[in-house]
Amino acid sequence: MAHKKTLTDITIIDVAREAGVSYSTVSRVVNNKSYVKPETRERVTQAMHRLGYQANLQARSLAGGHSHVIGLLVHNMSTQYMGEIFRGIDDVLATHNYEVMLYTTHRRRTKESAYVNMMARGLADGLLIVLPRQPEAYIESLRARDFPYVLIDQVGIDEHDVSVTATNFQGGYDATTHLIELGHRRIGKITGWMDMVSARDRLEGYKAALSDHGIPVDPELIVIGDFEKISGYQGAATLLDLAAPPTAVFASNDVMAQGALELFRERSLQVPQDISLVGFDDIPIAAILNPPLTTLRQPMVEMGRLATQMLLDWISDPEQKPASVILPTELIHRESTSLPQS
Amino acid sequence: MAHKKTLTDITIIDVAREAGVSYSTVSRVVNNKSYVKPETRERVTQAMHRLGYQANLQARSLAGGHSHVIGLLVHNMSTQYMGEIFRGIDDVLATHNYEVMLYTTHRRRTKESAYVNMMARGLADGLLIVLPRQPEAYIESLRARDFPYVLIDQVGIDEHDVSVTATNFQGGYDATTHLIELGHRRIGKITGWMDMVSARDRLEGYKAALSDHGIPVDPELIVIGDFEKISGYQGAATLLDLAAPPTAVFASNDVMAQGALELFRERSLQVPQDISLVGFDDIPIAAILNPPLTTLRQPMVEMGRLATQMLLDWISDPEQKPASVILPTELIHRESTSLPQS
DNA sequence: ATGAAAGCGCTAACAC
DNA sequence: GTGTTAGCGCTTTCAT
Repeated sequence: MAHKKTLTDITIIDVAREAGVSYSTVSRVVNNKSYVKPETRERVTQAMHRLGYQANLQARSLAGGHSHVIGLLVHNMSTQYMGEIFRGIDDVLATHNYEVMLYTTHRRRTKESAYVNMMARGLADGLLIVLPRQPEAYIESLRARDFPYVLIDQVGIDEHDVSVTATNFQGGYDATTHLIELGHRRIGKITGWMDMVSARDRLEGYKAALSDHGIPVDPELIVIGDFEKISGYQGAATLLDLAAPPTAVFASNDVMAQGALELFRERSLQVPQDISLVGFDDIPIAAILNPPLTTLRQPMVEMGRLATQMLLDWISDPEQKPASVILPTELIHRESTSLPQS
Repeated sequence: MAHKKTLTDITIIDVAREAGVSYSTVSRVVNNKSYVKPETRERVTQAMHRLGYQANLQARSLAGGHSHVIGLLVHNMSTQYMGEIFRGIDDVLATHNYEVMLYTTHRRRTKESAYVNMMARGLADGLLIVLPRQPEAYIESLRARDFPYVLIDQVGIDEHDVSVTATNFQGGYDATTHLIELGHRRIGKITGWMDMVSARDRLEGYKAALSDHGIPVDPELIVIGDFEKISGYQGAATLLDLAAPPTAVFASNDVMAQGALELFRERSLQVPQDISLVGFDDIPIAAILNPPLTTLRQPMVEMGRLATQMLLDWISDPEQKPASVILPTELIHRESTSLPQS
């Protein structure tokens, strides 16, 4: 490829020549490894600046060094949820001179494994996986090569996995309790993808809150969603069409709550007068929906930030595997919930 | 780095041994280059599958081949605007087996050049630059090495640059004309970053529409913003505090319009009864704002998709430099504009 | 403290 | 049609 080879690329060798040292010495000062006489180091540094040297990441990585890139595996980058998480990731990466290689799986599991294997072959120094769908498929191989990875918003296969999650069960419990305390008894639930622990935990929290308040769990009131808006819309329709419809709905994320809101509007139901609604996540649009959505805030930016910091620490000291973290959720009471009208 | 070197990585050499051929032959079949006897090809393919071979991208790229990654340079990934553009990018990349290396500059120009140089040194096969801020600083060097790049939503330094943009001037003209036709005469304008052509063109469109309708351009009515929400909020305040405030405001993007909307609400102004508002972009929240925002739709997904397709085409045939494209904008009339009340 | 040399996995001439 | 060979730019022993 002619367009990739140019004489203008200055390498470690040019710097060595300019500084009058061998190129292994240049490598040493670049990497701050072993000792280099301060005077020599200075000379090399000068030469680097003079020539505008920039390391070639692939060569470095090929030769066994750090690539200074981390892999980021997500389902879909174009959501506010990911936007928030990425903000946290970007924050810390920016201060550590690391870049990100982005992989979007669109929930196709085969892609998930393929990408992980590709990254782990050296392209990246570590991996950040948001909401992995099938971690079982590749976590063993990551462990086998001691490849650093941190799971975000999903636990892995066992306690050896390093993850950053939020208190989903508690959040589900709190959301439901909030509704119960307002006086609701028939509370509909729209779940997320049931293969994700976050979705399962939020549902369990819902059930536990009901039970703790002496309200029987009615399976009719639980409809399976998939975290996408349309499933919130459809789930709400299903719930409303029940012989005895709920007076409140708890959607497992804000996006589905938004879908539910659309259906309520179509059916001319006032929120919260006619029906209450609570979401989960507190993505930016939650506050601007009409009415502003009561939701369970999940500290997404912080989750991204923390996970990245943990990963970077782990990369820089492979012996110090970080411990998993669970961050608290928080009920944000806005205007989509109130006393039931009856 | 012990964790990066593992015996389980199988290389082109293992495949060669397994298939009983030299490893350049393996390289040939992997890259579909020159002729390989069908029978040999078959044998190699079998071996690859049996061993689960996966190419090492850095080695490939170091040796002069394609890295199969494109670099994506953006200010900030966590906006709906970028979410939409990325959706288009991701769409086409997914079908072409390409990955993306993501760089966020947060509008720091020095980073912009540094990143571009880094990518152009071989890490990527091509570059997608969204709203470059200082293309002059590095475009020369990209051209010098015939490195493929496509600019999104910003033209470059001259007609040699390949870019995908929208009809910003026309959009500004249409937005303003819409307001004029509704009967507005004093129309406030909140601009974007003035170092971006899109911001300048939208402003020029605004001025032209005014002139064409015999309305003098009042400098007082033009306030400089920066495409961020807070500047929309502040710009709206400035406009409202004028001795003769406008009856309508045209913000150069939806995010600033959202900021303006917040200020209007604080001042108890009804939109559109008391004041009309039009934005630009038509990001997803435009439709859910209260009231739903009249705006100029820019085909963001399509822009991302097209730019990526152009880049990939260019990469695969370096002789065929694609031509720049300008996509049409479209007025989306929602509920934030109406006749002036007077 | 620094230089020499091997090799990371691959592509691309160049042979045959 | 296929094998041989020389790097790509760097890190890392191993010498000195």
